[in-house]
Amino acid sequence: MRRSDLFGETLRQAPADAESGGYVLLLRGGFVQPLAAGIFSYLPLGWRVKEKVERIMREEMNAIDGQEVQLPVVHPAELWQETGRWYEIGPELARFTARGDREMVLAMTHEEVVADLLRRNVRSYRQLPFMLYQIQTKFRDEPRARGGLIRAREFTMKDAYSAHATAADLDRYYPRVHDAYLAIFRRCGIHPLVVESDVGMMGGSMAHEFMDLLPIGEDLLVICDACGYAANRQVATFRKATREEEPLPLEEVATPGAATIADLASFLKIGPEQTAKATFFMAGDRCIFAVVRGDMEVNETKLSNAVGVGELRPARAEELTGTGIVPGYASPIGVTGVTVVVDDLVARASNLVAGANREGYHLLNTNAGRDYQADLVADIASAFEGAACSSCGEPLRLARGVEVGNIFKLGTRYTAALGATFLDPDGVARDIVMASYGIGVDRLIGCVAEGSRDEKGLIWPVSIAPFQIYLVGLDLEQEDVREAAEDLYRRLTDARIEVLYDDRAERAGVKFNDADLLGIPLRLTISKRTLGRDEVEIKWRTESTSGSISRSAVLEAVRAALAGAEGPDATD
RNA sequence: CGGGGUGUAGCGCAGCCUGGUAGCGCGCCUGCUUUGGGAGCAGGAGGUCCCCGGUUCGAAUCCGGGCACCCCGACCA
Repeated sequence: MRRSDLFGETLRQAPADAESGGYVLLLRGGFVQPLAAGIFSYLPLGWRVKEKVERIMREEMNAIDGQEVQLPVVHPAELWQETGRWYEIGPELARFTARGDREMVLAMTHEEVVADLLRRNVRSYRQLPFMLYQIQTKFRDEPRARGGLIRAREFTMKDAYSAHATAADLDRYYPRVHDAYLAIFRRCGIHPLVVESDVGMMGGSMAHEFMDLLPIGEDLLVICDACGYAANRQVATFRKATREEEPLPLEEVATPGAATIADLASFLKIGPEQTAKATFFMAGDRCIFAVVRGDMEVNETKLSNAVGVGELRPARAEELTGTGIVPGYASPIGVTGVTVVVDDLVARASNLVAGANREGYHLLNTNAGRDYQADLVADIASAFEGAACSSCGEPLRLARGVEVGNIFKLGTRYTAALGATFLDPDGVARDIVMASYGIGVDRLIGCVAEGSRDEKGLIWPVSIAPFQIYLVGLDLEQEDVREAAEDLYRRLTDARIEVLYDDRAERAGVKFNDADLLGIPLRLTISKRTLGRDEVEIKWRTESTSGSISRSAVLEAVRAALAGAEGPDATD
């Protein structure tokens, strides 16, 4: 490709509305361009990167016996009504009315369509197992897109779905996908951490997320460096210790103005761990009263899983009228009409300070079980920096991560809903066991851009770079130099090496800076100076110095260099 | 959805407070000079000042409403 023909221009100044470093460089380099919030066009350079990522995905999915398919983007509403997600999922699911008042959805994921394929096509256990995958557009009407490709509304996902006769068979297959995913990420130059995760709207029994550890990540991860435990904070457990003491008598004390745990603790000169914190949520029109120890935070994911509701939101003050709750001075004592959920630690703890449900007063020595009854005792507290690992007791660490992939054991949630059954060897009809696996293609590219760059620009790994070589031609107005540059371009192209040949009438600095900005791994320079020595200058994007090779040996040297860099761990 | 911010040339911005012929830098086009890390000079093209309404002799500027985009939060496979 000649640079003079390439569509898309590089920008010296980034558009003002881009914030993250990797995204700025993708914009400046002309890889992608936003059309609307979270909706992007891929320009030729970006498309080449994406195409290479997808090729790697196809190779790895085919290697674990995946069969590529292409499923529709537009689905009839009925299918989503059958599984119930039409009703469960909010405005994130884009709906529209087609001709003849037919309600349709834009696919945000494809479990429904796959389960439908299964019910139409699978009859016997002899047809199982198998795995289907596709690389295709999804639309999720996110309330707020951000971070460029990291969180888009329209995006490309490689999604895969496996079908099994038994849960045990899925258990055998699941690790193969796990390993294939790690291979994909490694070949693309990132090394995500696998963490346990919440099943969220997908349902099912078990889920893992592949998290690229980047500061711009929106997920908080809980990591134990000692034993390797790693989980999304939404589900992370930790060891909770408490001293059990003899219960002391309840006592009301005046605590004027102490409406927060911090104020209360300093007023009473006690630690926050000697208090109980009350937080209120609404699940539909049901009020949930959550109690955790004062030094901890309620984990909404854990809480909603414990209560068994899909959606929770903080309660507003007016929704608490009539319950007896006095915000700032609340405890479950004397409260009515709410579901009281108590963290397992609070249930075991003794003599905590809690609200008196009276403005300006608290109660000393409250004890769950004696002074109030929990409707539910569960782990509903968020793990925090320094908390003790539930497996080994060592301190946990928090880190930020971007979810580049996930794998879910769905079980029979979708197949049962749609009646996708098969006959087992005994002639008994059973629901097909299903799992789904996803990787966000754009997000993966966004992560590579974010994590692999310097002050001059992007640094693509050879495996997914838009071109392997950036050929800088200088002094091209000089006939012999131009001929030599054209000749080198032709030889590289004939050798099927991907070259972006900068044949523009620009100054050297412009070309060098563009080569750096675009992040192409290997740079070759030919000029009257190098031609005089019958040489070509060669420089890696990652190196600060260049070398020289004789013109006749260029092809071989480039081939060898690229082959060396193509190895699976080339970017380590 | 709550809070904050921004919409003026392809990109970055000034002008708005105090209403009166729409500007600067980069980029783009032409010419000359220059030529190994984002050149210089000269000339030039390019604008529904986000949209609708109002006030006014006159609105980029003041007022009202809307929309879009960005940031923090809520939300999120």
